Amino acid sequence: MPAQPPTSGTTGAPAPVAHLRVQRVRPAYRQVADELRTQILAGALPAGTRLPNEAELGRAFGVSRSTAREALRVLSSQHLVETHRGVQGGTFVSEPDPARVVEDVGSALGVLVMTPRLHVSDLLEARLLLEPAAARLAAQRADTETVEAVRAAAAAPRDDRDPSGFVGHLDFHTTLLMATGNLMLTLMGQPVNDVLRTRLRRAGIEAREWDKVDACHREIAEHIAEGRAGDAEEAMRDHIVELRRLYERDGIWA
Amino acid sequence: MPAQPPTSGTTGAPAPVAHLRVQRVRPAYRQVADELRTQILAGALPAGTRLPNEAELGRAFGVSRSTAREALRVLSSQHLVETHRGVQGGTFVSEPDPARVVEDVGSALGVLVMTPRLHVSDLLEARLLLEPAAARLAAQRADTETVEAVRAAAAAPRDDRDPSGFVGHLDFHTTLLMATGNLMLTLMGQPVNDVLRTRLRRAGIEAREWDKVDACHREIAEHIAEGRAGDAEEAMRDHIVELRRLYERDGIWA
DNA sequence: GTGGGGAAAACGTCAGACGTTTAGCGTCCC
DNA sequence: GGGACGCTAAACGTCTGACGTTTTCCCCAC
Repeated sequence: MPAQPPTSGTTGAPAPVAHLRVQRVRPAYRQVADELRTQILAGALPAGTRLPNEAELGRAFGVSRSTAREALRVLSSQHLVETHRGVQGGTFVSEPDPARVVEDVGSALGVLVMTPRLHVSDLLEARLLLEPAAARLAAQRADTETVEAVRAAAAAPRDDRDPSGFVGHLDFHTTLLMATGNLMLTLMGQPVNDVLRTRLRRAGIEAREWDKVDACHREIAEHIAEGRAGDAEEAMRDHIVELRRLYERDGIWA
Repeated sequence: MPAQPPTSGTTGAPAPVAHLRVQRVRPAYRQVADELRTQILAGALPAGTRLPNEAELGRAFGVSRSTAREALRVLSSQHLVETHRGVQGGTFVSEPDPARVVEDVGSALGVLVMTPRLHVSDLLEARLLLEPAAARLAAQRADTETVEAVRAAAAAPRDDRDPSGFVGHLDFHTTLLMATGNLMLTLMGQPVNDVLRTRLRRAGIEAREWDKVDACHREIAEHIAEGRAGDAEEAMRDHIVELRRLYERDGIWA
């Protein structure tokens, strides 16, 4: 624990000093990154904007190209910019991408789940809160196209092999979250599902149980298709509770 | 497109080739970052581990120090590692930090809110879904210490000035989310609140309205203190609906 | 004992060079 | 005249080596 401030040989009270967050001096690459991020978030650099090349960018900030590059690495790892090579390449401000956000949140959650602070049961509780409500909303708002997507997701064959095809399939729960028309719900729910799925990898669940799951999905899909919001919500709640039982029995969560 | 397999002297159709997502070649700094991330997430490098210094790390991966550094910048901007200077400095695997995650999610949301895909009304709907349930859970689980924290947050003077003090105060809604004992709920709800707060910056809301808000907070706090889960939930729902009205009237959301 | 002054280990930054990728354009051969 | 081939230039990607800066630790003088 080297971060301890020197409480050395003081005689009397060690002087409270409150919060001596000295802020040191932020490294140059961080300052450059922060400045650029601020400009991007403020809208001064709209999506698609091409930044100056690395050498010029460095000159503009009074730093070397390497430093400018490190700043760009930071921004690009946060998906604020992306770089392309070749003539006509360069660094461009990214279009905001919900899928990317879901990914990031999911991986951040993945880290937290390893700690005692965030238990898998917390995720299940959150899911139990979120998805029934999502089912209700989906039932209330379903347009025909969305209904069809949900039905398709519920009917999709359970092929865990062949992970490449099935671009549009995703998962029933994902599809349902999206069917609410509220992106925020997807953003909150999807990472939870992702984490749970990776945790459940190869738990010994038998085909008979999967059939039951599929049946639930189809039932919920029908409720939604018919606009029976209350039934959809309740069915989803039961489904999640059932899933939770499965997780708690077979889930290998350390 | 040099990755094209030599479809050379084929006479007929140009060969569909399906999905030739050649993935190009990921840059070295990305490969290094991905490899390290994988090891960290797999638990092979537990929090607190000190990585080799940049030069050695580069040697270990067969890349130069600059490349290794760029990889570390990526990881550190994702809060997977942090670097310190000086002897005994170096790069260390970070302890997972929920507050950091909340920050990240919040800023990611901030970006998305600028798009038409994610509207502020979506945030409000999500909040209306989340916080009443949180109030219910808090009422069900409240231990005396938590109750006290919630009460304190509700009673806290509304000092928008003096942003430095009040380290423990935060916000009533934040405190309540934490009072559920389910970190996941905080993780989902807090970024929403953050985004809403920044959007509402300096909306012309009068003192009388703030008094009303505070009254609601105190009422909810009391419901929770007394363990009246249903009342807490309902009061919170009313409160959020009321807040939504305020936002919709005064909120300056583009 | 205590305080101060190196010394050493790491990161931070710089400068310059060369490789690699990519798009665009011109040329050459049907 | 048209299309394939190959060259070229702009940017990023990577390497090398050097020097500055920060921070800790330890020894030595007082």
